[in-house]
Amino acid sequence: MYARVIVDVPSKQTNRPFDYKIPPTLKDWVEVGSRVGVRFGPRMIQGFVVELLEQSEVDDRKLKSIESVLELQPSLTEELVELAKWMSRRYLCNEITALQVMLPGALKAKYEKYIALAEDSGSDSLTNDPLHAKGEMQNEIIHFIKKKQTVEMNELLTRFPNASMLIKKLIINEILIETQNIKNRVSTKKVLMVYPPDNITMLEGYKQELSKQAHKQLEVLQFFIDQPKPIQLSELTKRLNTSSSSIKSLASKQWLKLESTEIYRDPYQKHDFKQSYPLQLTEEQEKVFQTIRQTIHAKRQQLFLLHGVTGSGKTEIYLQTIQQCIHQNREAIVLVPEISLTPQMVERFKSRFGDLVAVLHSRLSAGERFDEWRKIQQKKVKVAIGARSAIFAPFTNIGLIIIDEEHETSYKQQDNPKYHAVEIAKMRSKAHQAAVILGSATPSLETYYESHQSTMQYLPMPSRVAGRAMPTVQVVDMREELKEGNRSMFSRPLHQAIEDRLNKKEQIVLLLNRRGYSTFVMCRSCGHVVSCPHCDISLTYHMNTRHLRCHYCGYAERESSSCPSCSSEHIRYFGTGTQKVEESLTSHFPGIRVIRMDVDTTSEKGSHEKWLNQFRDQKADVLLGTQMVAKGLDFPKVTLVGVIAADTVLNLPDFRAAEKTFQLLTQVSGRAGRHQLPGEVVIQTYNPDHYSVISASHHDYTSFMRTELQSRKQGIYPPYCKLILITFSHENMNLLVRTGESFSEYIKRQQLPSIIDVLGPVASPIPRKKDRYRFQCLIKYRGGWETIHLVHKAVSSLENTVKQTKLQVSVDVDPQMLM
DNA sequence: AGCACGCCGACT
DNA sequence: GTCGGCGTGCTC
Repeated sequence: MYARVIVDVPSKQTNRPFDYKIPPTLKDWVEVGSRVGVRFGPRMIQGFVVELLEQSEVDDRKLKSIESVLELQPSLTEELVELAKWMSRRYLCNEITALQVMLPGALKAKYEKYIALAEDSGSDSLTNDPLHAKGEMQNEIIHFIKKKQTVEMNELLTRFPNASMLIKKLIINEILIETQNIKNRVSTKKVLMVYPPDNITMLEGYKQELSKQAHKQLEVLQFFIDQPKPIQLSELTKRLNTSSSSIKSLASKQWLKLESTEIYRDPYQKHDFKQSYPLQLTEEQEKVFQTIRQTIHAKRQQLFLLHGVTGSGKTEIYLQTIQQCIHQNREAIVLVPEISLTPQMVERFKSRFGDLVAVLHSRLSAGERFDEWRKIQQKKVKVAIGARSAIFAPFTNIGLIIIDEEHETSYKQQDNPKYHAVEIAKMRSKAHQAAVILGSATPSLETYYESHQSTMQYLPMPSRVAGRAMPTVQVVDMREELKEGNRSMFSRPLHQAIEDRLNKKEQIVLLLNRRGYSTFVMCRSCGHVVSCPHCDISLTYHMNTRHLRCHYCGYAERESSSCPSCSSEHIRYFGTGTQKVEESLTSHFPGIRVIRMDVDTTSEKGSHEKWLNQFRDQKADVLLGTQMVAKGLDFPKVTLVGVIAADTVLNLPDFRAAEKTFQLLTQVSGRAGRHQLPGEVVIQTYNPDHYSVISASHHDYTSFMRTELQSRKQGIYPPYCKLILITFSHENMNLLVRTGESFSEYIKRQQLPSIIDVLGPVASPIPRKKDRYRFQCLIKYRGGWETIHLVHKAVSSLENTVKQTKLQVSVDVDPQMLM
């Protein structure tokens, strides 16, 4: 038997299967989806079995054997292996990259090289010439290794930085031996468990046999008489306040069993989830629920767009449809944007389905995530809830895939493979005959369009549960405010509203889409703007650290009191960041308690949760933050939502700017008045007449869509065409432009009927990042594989340039952002 | 991606 | 003459 293996070498030349023999001893273990260790050239690396063969086309003498199988159970299913192959063609990435993204990071192999002394090399091979520098070095190295038995190659090289050639030679001369192994980053966790005897009644007898002084042992036996269940050793000693020695002595008498057992690291171990039960559905919900229920029961592949306004009870629909799925003994995947994967959200699922839920998100440690993933793989759970990559949960019998906040850009992965979770969901639902629910209060234009053009079923839920009113929205023209002499960042209506809530002891959410203190620093004498030396972007001032920071590459420099260009002292900070708003709040409203949430305050593990809990417990009056406060939060006391500047998104150089603005405004407005108290929203803007702002203020999705669709049709943008964005980057601008031109020419020359337009090359919206200039081409086409294949060919034709000049080419199929 | 092989310039 | 630079090509 033979196996085709995709090896862990992400490059163009190795992006194909390699055949290996399956040794008889491994025959029963090697399956499609197995992770295996193989020799590849001189190295030992890992790979994935993608096919089993009776006969290989490669000459048998050239074939090596699989060395080892890394897991008892294949890491991937056949379905996922097929999907990876499809992804590599669709998103133009290496197949190995697609395979890797399906697994938790813990299973990414870490390769370690170890150096040891050859057994027969003894000290006689040492040079006896102490004056000879090389001999001296060699002696030192050999002594060093001798002391440690084996040394990691990296450690050796750090210890002897100039000796790499020498070490190489010693290996060739067989004085040193080099071994390489594939190591998992994380292993399964094992703990000692204490088991009562199979026959519990024996315990009473043992009690009599115990010597009178053995109080602790007696207690332990009594413990198991009371509750004859296995328990962790550490837990037992803690509960009975005893040492492990008493338990060990009981174990040595064979009265109790002590065994090492694999356990799951459970990040939610300490939480107690109260069991919750299905809520009574409203008439509107019931109708939607029944439609989806029927599909699940019919085991039919079907897409749904669940368009429910904020507060219409989408989550309850999710929970009850999942319940249907579980009844059928099928599995469900729930995707939630990373930032709304809050403890609140997790709790709703855990309290309904208890231990049947695995949660996957980036805040877990590698070990925790691995264990959650393993629960899925080993069929211990029925529901996987997580961010984007949870779409690859290795279930084998999926009945339902739910994608909440379907319009979120975070469902598109920014680096390779640049997949979109919604598209993957469609592929998987086809393979499993599963239902897909795309849920949103503000569906993306593409999805909305699709629901009217294709077999996707449109399920509207236009009213809030319990008849709660939508919040009232007031749009404030900031130009008018300025005219009337209000130079503060709070308009009079917002100022008044904040004051009002403070008096009433109600809570406020403020949204500002920009972190830091100010957006740019400019000299008023010469107009010099302080910008990043590595990227073409102005630096942002961060008050707390008194630094200017680049939000693209992380570069930071100290603040300065004079202009670096003309030395004038008239240097000023412009624009508004979250830090500045916080400062301004405290000075306008003395005694106000503010929680600021942005990347700067939530980078620490668990801090996100901490801040939200504090806000929920009303330890603060205001929650001020970037996008992350717009999503999914649900606090009963919040009655005012303020948007400091609606224009920040609107002014982005992207054809989706209006859509994103509408979505953000609608989402954040939904945070107000979700419970008994009525909500109010104040939107401050310099573009009060823009249709995205007006439609959002009227909660009028349909009219926004109509206008926006019209404008997309006119400019020919999605959904009226498909896009591929190709970005080139290099330190040398000349080379960049030349390559871009020739690429664009290559595409145009083919005159494919499916290509509508080839734009560019032009400088990217971020023209330089980390010292590399960036140019991009945008291809508008009618869909289908033809254009993707052509782009693939065109990129391949640049391969030589790429290799010789380190030019970087990135291809983004269906880009979500043109940056 | 690594790593070996192989072909040229600066040194013992 | 040889050491060591990095261009070229291969990995089942």
